[in-house]
Amino acid sequence: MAIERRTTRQKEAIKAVLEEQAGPLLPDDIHRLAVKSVPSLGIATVYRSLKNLQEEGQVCCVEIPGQPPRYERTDKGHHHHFHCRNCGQVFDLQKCVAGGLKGLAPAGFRVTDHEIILYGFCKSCAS
Amino acid sequence: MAIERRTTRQKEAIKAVLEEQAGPLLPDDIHRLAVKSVPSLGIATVYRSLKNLQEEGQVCCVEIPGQPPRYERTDKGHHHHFHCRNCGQVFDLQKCVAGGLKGLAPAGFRVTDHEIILYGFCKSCAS
DNA sequence: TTGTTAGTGATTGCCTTTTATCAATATGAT
DNA sequence: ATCATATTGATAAAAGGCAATCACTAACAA
Repeated sequence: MAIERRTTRQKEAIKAVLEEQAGPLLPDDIHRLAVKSVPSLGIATVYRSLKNLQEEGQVCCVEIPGQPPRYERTDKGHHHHFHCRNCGQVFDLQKCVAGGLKGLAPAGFRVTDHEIILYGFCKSCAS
Repeated sequence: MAIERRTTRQKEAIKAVLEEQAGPLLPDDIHRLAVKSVPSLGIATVYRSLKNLQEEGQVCCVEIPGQPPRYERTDKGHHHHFHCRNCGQVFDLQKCVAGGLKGLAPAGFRVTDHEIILYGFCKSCAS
């Protein structure tokens, strides 16, 4: 049988942070934000909760090249990301150009998946 | 004055490997291949040479999310990559859909750069 | 309320990639 | 050929991110 899952203030705080946030967050960001609700929250619990939430399919991992993994809710549908070169924050993009990707791969290659990342300066940092 | 640069068998072997190879390589791959020319070659020298070649602009770093950096020549022009989920190898793509990316970013954002990565199975692994 | 046990927090340890160290070697100007 | 020193190779060890540990706490079924 599966292990019993208990509801804790820690998990709720972590889920709440992920719920409110627009883009993917670093474990450290999540910790910094969730500590406001549960001051005793440890970083290990953040990692454990993220692992559980991933297994449950509620959260997924977003990787920007050269950066540690970030996490976001899975209920946002297919989308890509924008990485600000100044503040380092990652933002969600609304649209996807997947259609335009047809024919990019050489003959004989089977494409199952794709990733698009835009880099530049976010609204705050561009001005 | 800048430090004097000497030509060595090691550097030549590393450059030769990068020259011949189609896609970006891991430091370890480069080492494994270059050792054929210079059996005594150490991995530290590979890292040092890659760092120098990067500074000189001859080589650049290619990062696939969740993977250690790979390196390739800079003289191949703008292109993107395909990562085989089976063999793990990274291949160059010939075209780019940069045009289609216009309008992906929210208003106020300034896009300077982009990255497209296709995932799937390469020719060998697809069959 | 009580007991069982999942969850927590602090810390240590681990793993992988990369850099620092340093004595020995090899390049290239003279 | 000689010399100054850039470069090398082996090794140790940093750095970063994450998992394991373990005693303590707290959720929740009875």
